[in-house]
Amino acid sequence: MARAATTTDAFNAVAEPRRRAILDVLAGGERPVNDIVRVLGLAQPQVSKHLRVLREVGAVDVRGEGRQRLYRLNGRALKPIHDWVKPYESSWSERFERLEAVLEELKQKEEGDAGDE
Amino acid sequence: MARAATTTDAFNAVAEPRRRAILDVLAGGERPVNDIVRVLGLAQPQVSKHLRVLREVGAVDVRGEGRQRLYRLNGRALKPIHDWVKPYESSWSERFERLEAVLEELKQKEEGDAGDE
DNA sequence: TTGACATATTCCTATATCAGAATATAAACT
DNA sequence: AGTTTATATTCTGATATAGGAATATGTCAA
Repeated sequence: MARAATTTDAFNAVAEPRRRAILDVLAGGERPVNDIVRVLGLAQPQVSKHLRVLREVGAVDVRGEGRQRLYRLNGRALKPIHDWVKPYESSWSERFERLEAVLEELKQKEEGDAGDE
Repeated sequence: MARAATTTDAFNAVAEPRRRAILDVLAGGERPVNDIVRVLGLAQPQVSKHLRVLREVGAVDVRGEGRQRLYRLNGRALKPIHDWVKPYESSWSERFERLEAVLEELKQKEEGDAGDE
């Protein structure tokens, strides 16, 4: 089996840094494809392809306006990522790291106490 | 060019759902490989392979204890993911969605006002 | 040393990219 | 109709999986 398709879910879609960059641009508001091309300095076909992936996972919406296609962020598609990673936030907080240090200390003391082992 | 290696960064490493599951198990505390195998019902070699990827991106640490290898979560490696996705949180909050609705309304009224266009 | 247990690595194969180039589609303008 | 502008799709090639099976490595125990 190969790696899951990038269109499988938001996790796979945003694993590609350029797609994250595109979303970051769209966070500033609705934009036509060529704006993204200019801002990020990428080739137009690649941007279109990345946008397709983002559209397939629901992270962006499109609407036609004349000959332009206006892309708009749909942040809700990123919620599963946020929901998954949020609980880990505590693990790099200073308070948590102090707690870990204390637990480590306790454990070592305990091992020292127990005569056998 | 192919897709970036899973070991490129945390985003790629965590795109695979079983690797997320492994991290979720380790969030409960240090565990030997076979515990993970049992809890998740995966084949042992695959778990070892996933653990290697997680180790390469710094999401887990290992230490040997007898014939076991004890894996431990290193949440700090997930911080870039959290940092990236956090700003999008507002975009699916109720308050934000109400705001968007209001802006949409204003825009339509504006278009209605301008006689030419 | 032999055996049992725990974990890691290698080999294989099907598949899904990703960039780049070329081309296709579509709308607006003349 | 023909041209320009904007965007999407197709084709190609190199590469990186991910799982399964088989095997290797490492450690303790008798």
